[in-house]
Amino acid sequence: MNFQKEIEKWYEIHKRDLPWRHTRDAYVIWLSEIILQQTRVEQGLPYFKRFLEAYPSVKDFAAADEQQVLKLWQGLGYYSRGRNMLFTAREVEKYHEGCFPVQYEELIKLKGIGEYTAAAISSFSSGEARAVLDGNVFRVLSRYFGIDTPINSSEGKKEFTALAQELLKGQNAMVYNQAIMEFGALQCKPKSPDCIVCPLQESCYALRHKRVNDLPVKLKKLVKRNRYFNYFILKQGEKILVNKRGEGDIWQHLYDFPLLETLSEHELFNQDLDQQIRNAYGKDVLIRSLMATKHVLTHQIIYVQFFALDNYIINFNSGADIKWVSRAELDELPQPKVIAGFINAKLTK
DNA sequence: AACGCGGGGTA
DNA sequence: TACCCAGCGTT
Repeated sequence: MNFQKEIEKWYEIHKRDLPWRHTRDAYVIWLSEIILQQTRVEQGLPYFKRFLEAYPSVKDFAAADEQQVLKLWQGLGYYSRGRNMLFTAREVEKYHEGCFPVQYEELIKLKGIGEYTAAAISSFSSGEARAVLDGNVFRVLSRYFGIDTPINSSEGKKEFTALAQELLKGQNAMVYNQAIMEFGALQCKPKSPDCIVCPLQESCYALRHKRVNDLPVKLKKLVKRNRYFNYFILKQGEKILVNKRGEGDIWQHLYDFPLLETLSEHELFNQDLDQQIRNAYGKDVLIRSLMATKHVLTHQIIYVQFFALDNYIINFNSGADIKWVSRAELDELPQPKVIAGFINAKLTK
């Protein structure tokens, strides 16, 4: 039996029962695929269900507003996915009469849909013969065929794309694409895969050459940047001051609080910063520490401190990005995880 | 081609 | 701690 048939056979036995595997509706598949970008199935599943319930059709999605979409997306990360989905839903309403495209060449034009997602949606909804190439497929092919070209180089991308497309020939794209990804996720796992029970153990290059832990090859490590966020909680009666985050940084269009970013953790106790606070909020402002925490992202580590400011004078222009909201309104705003955590822990309902 | 973008699971 | 996850958009 060849590679593809072994994979499909394994899949029929071990596949998980996932809701998006029971439909060929391109809209529903699109929803699942965007949510699952860089996201584990177990993490994305509850979000998929909530989104499908909130927006049963692309028409419903197109009618949503950004704040509502981001609130539903809260906690899932990579928030541009949610914003791009809204944009694309509206495009589909406008230019495809609400009928979600199923062809690769149409899908690839849409915002938030790249080569992987276009291949996934087209093959799962219409059976188009486009090979999916995601982290799972890279790993399986790299190990089984012993390819050590870095998967994140342009050469590697070309090489693996060609191989994946070649392997798809003569297969049922709808089944085979699902199968090889599921095989990568459950059997050919990144760490300590169970090669002892793998149906491909005899023909797998990496296993025969003891290279399972070396493949796939990936170029360079990510350098994490340290950042220090000092948030200020300002209250006026029932109202609290919030800030809508702008372009060019993390958490675009989500809400946090007035922020002073510093270059080191203890800078807050430096005179300069103390002076900055007093300049911004008034000379006699009282600063009370409320909470300190470390928030780890893929590309940065953020040391976050929250302070209550008492006796402050509002001394800054309240631009469109800053506003006073009630506690009930606050709960409706989309927030980064660390902000939601603080509100939950330290602000009374 | 390189970089920025979240949050969580695993060993 | 280090790596990875049904990647994509921007520069």
